Amino acid sequence: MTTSKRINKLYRLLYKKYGPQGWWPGDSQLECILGAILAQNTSWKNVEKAINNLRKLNLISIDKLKLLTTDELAQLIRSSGYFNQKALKIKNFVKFITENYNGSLENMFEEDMYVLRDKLLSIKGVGPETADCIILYGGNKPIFVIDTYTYRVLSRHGLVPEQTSYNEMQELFMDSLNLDPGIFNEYHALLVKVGKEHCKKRIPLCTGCPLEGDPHTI
DNA sequence: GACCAGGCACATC
DNA sequence: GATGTGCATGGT
Repeated sequence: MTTSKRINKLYRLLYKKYGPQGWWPGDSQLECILGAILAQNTSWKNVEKAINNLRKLNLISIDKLKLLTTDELAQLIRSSGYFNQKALKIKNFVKFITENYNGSLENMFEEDMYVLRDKLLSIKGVGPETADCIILYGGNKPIFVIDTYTYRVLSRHGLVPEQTSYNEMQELFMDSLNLDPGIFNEYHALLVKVGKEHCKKRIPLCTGCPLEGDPHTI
C-alpha cells in the first residue's frame, strides 16, 4: 500500500474509533488565533482559563488588545504558561494585523493562504504550527497542521522515517487528502487524541494501540 | 517531586 | 544542519 493510501486509511480508522473532536468550534476567528498562540507547548485546559479571562473583560478584539500593556496582558494569561513571552507574541500579532491589514481579520484571510503563511512566519513568536493553526482553525482554509503528536504517531507506525521535517509531513498529508479544511481540522485533532492516549513521550512505542493489527503496519 | 503539555527563538558547535 | 536551553503554569 502506498503511503498516501495509508494516510487515508489512518484517518478512517481514527474517525471510526474516536468520532469528531470538535476542536476550536469557534466563538470567533480571533479567539482561535489567540488560542493558537496560547496553546504552544501547553495543555488546552490552561489555555481555556486564559481565554476566559480575556472573554470576561471583553478583550477578544484587536482594538481592545491594542490598548492593553504587555504586562497587563501577561497577567491575564498567566495560566497558559510562558505568559511574558506569549503576551509579547499576541502584541506582535496585533501590531502585524494593524499594520498590514488595517486591523481586519477579514482582509487578512482574503490573502492567498501560502502568501499569508509566509507573512505570519515573519512575526516573532509565530512558527509553522501556529501559523498553520491560524490559517486552518481561524481562517477555515485547507492547510494541514503538524505537531509533536503527528510526528510521534506517524514515525512510530512507520509511515514516515524518524527524520522527517515539518514541511515534508505537511506535504504528505496535503498530497494524500482532499483539500478540505473540515477533514484537516478533524484529522489533526484525532492524531492528538490517539497520541495522548497511546504515544507517550518517553515510551518509544504506541502502547495498547487501538489501530488494527501490528501498530507499526498501518 | 518528577514529568509533561496542541512551540518558538536564539546560541553554539 | 543538528543540538541544547530558556520560557512557566497546572495536572498526573
